[in-house]
Amino acid sequence: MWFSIDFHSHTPVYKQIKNKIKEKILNNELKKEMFIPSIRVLAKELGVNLNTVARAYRELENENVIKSIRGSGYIVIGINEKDFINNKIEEFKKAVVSCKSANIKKEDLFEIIEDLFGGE
Amino acid sequence: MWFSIDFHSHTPVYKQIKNKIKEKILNNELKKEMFIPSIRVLAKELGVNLNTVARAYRELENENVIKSIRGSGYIVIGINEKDFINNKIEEFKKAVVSCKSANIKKEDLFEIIEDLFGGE
Amino acid sequence: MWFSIDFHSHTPVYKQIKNKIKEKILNNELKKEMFIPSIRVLAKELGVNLNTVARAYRELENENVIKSIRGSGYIVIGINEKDFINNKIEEFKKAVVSCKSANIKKEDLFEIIEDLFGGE
Amino acid sequence: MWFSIDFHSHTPVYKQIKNKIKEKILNNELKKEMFIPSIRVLAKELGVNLNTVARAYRELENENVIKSIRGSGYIVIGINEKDFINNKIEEFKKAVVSCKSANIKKEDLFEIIEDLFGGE
DNA sequence: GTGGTCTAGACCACA
DNA sequence: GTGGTCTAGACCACA
Repeated sequence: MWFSIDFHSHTPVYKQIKNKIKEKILNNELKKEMFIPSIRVLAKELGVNLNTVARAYRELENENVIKSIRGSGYIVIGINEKDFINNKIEEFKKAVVSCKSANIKKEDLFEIIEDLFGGE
Repeated sequence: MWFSIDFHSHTPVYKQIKNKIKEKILNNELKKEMFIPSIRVLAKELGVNLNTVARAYRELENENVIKSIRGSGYIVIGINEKDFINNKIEEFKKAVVSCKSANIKKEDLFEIIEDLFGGE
Repeated sequence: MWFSIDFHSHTPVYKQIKNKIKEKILNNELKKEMFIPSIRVLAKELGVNLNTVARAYRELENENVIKSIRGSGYIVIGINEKDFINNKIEEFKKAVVSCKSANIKKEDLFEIIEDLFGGE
Repeated sequence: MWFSIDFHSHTPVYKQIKNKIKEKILNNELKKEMFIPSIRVLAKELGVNLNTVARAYRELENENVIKSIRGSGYIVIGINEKDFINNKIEEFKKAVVSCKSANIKKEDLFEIIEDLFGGE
């Protein structure tokens, strides 16, 4: 399975799909010019409706991240790394602020990061 | 203003309300036995519907965080600090993992935390 | 304490009050011509608002169960035993039907009744 | 009609709905994995607002009795039979005590039960 | 004024 | 069509 959807998350499924694909591009799992899975294939794999994947792809196309090739599928164009990373950073900041207002100490957060980045 | 709602967030308004109140209890802004704003008052202050606040309060009551006093309002009971903090930690972990898969370096995350906890 | 109120019941408080008084009349705890507690006294005793007791008494007066004596209080007139008992029976039937649809056996119900009427 | 609501009861409609569904599960009218009527369908059938059914279903989900399947509906998980039956028994006891304090004889209660369980 | 429940109706995400 | 959330507004019981 390529990646999975958190159906209990408040983040809409189509946004989760967009996000995962952007991550894969950033990580070079998906390189420029590569084909991504067809709408039907991905929908089946994720257990999700066609329209949901279609919407994700449509928006990714509008953002110039992927491009549809008539009759063949979608290929990767590339992403605006800065924007994408800035979004992640913003989300991260929210999480930090939220922890701070719950009186969690920064040392604890440091430790968690070390753990998750572990072995590096 | 007691706190504010992010109407663009995917997190439902009633959940944001539940969260903010739990934070205030954790931070001792709201102490045991204290009255919290009435449903109507908070709804007006937040620019939110009465039912939305009512739902938040009802769920907080089911979780034994607050208690309704007939005809008077709601008073604070207390929160399960561990559960609440664990939830925050889980959210934080997700944000970290998400940053990691976007190739953000842990040093950058450390810096952000230092900034946000700044002056301490 | 004369009797008590179940504040978590869905039955309105004023109806609980009416009921309890009728029961006491039926059981001869309250006999004809006797004074019942004043509105203020009962309200205080039950931890309930004046208006609530007042409403109960007002309705009991309309049903000719009690009668207000100017400046003195309320005295018992009597109750229509049949109506009152029929109401109880109806409630009991509902409880039985409800148990039946939960697959509880009649023998269990018999046993519970024996227990509650115990020592007789 | 699947079941009906007593609009004159003091028991809130959403609680009546929760109860009826639990009963149906207990009686195997609703078996595990089966779909229950959609919120909209049940609301229409009962002549009740959508939100009322939604609340009942939401609470049943929190109690792990049913589970929502994205875009498809709700399926039955199961109920804690003991808790449910104990609740019924408690209600029954209240009804018995209430009859007792109205001087109704236990023999009368026995007869009523026999009648209602009749033909068995 | 305070909580509790309900309605009618709307809009979103998803199938 | 299905669930999820929210609004505006109403009425009840209670203080």
